[in-house]
Amino acid sequence: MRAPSSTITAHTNSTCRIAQSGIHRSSTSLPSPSSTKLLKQTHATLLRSGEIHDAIIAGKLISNIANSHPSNLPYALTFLSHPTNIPINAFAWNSLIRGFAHSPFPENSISLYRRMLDEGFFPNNYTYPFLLKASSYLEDSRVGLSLHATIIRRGLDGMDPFIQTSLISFHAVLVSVETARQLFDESLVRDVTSWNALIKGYVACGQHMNAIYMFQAMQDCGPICGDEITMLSVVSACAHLGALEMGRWVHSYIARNRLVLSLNLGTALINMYAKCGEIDNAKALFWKMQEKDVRTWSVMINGLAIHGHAKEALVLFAEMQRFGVVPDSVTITALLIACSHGGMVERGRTIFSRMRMDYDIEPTIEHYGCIVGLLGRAGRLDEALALIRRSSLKPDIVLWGSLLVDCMVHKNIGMGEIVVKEILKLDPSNAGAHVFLSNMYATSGKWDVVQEVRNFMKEQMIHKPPGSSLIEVNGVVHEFLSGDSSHTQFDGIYKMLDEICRLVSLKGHKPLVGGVSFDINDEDREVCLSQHSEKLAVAFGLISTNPGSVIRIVKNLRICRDCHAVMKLVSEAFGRIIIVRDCNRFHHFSKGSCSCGDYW
DNA sequence: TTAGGGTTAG
Repeated sequence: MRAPSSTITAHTNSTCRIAQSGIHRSSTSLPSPSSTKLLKQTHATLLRSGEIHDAIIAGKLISNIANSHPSNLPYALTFLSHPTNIPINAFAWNSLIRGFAHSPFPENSISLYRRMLDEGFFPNNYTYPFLLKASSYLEDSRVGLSLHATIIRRGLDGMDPFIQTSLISFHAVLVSVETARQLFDESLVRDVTSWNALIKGYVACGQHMNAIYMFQAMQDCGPICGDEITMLSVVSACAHLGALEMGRWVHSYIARNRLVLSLNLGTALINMYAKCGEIDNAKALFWKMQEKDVRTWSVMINGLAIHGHAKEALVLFAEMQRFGVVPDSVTITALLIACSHGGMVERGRTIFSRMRMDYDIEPTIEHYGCIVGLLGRAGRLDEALALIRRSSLKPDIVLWGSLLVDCMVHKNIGMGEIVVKEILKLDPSNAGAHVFLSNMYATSGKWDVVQEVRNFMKEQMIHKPPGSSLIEVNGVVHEFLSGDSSHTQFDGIYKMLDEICRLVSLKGHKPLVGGVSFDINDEDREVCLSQHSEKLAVAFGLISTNPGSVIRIVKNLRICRDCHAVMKLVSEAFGRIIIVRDCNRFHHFSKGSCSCGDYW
């Protein structure tokens, strides 16, 4: 029987199928045999038959070995130093470079490329995409930039769509998305893959709005329809922005264009609905999915966790295990987040302390972050600090920063000082640490030291990152910064803000100035507080959406106590549901209360 | 005979 392909397979009777079946070298290929034993049998057969001296057949064998499994790469490399006269051509070199690019040792792709040049072979248009991918995996922009220079020198830039897309992808992720955009604009062929590389680049560097603009531009530019990969990036951008209307539109685009709702895309959509505050939609889609992998379950558990549905998250985790799905590091993170927001301190501690034993998962800095957050939020700061000290992992700035916030919330000045020292060791110009110091000295009346800290910050140009809130109205995402007056509807927003202040004051609300930055007097503090970005966003939401509709806001920092109290009162006074996603979790404000139960 | 684009987490 004639085999449908010329992929090299071995038979136990030591007869090579290629030879036996008279298959031509140019036939199309079957999936590669992954079994090392089979590959070795084929190798032996080809040696016996002498066909190994055919460069094309030898190349196929090397390619199959190099791309079967990373553990076979040393075996594939032996062909470069084989004592018998096995011919090696550019195809074989490319196959080896490709194999290493996708392995845990991408640096070997680069050394192979150098060796290829040293041995007098010419890289071709297949070689560079593999090398650029290796340099992306290596996260070493110098390697990729040097390759880019070579590509230009050899006149290959702009000539080959594969090289061009590889360059766009490399620049977008490792150098600058602006350069990637320039390369994209200059490219002669723009297909769905090059659009995808750029859109993904915008997502990777956090420019989610630009990712969506590029997707819209892709629609406007012609007949190219987004595919599953496009949608993964676009849906992820919507999730980051909390842009529900756009996310819904993208979901319908997927259906309209009959794109398969794959496991990955379904998972991305569940995440999008959860991150946009639509946890019920996320759940509905989750249970509708025929196939679910560990990511699907993790995304759903995390969604429940950030909405404060801690018990449901733990129940779902148990369900996941009943389905035989093995949890990974991200699943455990989601569980710890659930415990943290649900105030389930002991449960969280138990999961954390047993994760190695129960699930064979080594705690990472992310897990420590969760557990420190869990303890810190519950006011158990000493335990949190002791845990960090006991850890064999080096605490990073995020971990210390999280503890510092809890020191401020729980007014533990002594520990705050310790934490600040640790932060300044890692980042001498950390804004949060300096602000803490200044506030701390101000509280104890040491104004001369306060002035020193302020001067230092001015000299060093250290600024706190501004609070920012996003709100989507009629499919357009509007961003507000604290004290922002740049919006076109500035007058209306500030009038509504005054009205909010008047109404909440009638309800007996007193501005909670504790969390406000220094450098301003008390009256200004109140003004500053009233212009926090989420308040501007809610004022804009109130004047630009229909009465009774839900207002959704995404904030980049943790919501402050004053804004939290005001949101509760606004939800009651204006009869609105207000959903705020801060950097940690969701707050659903309705009829004067919040879903977090004032624990966040 | 090989090739470019991929969703989740403190």
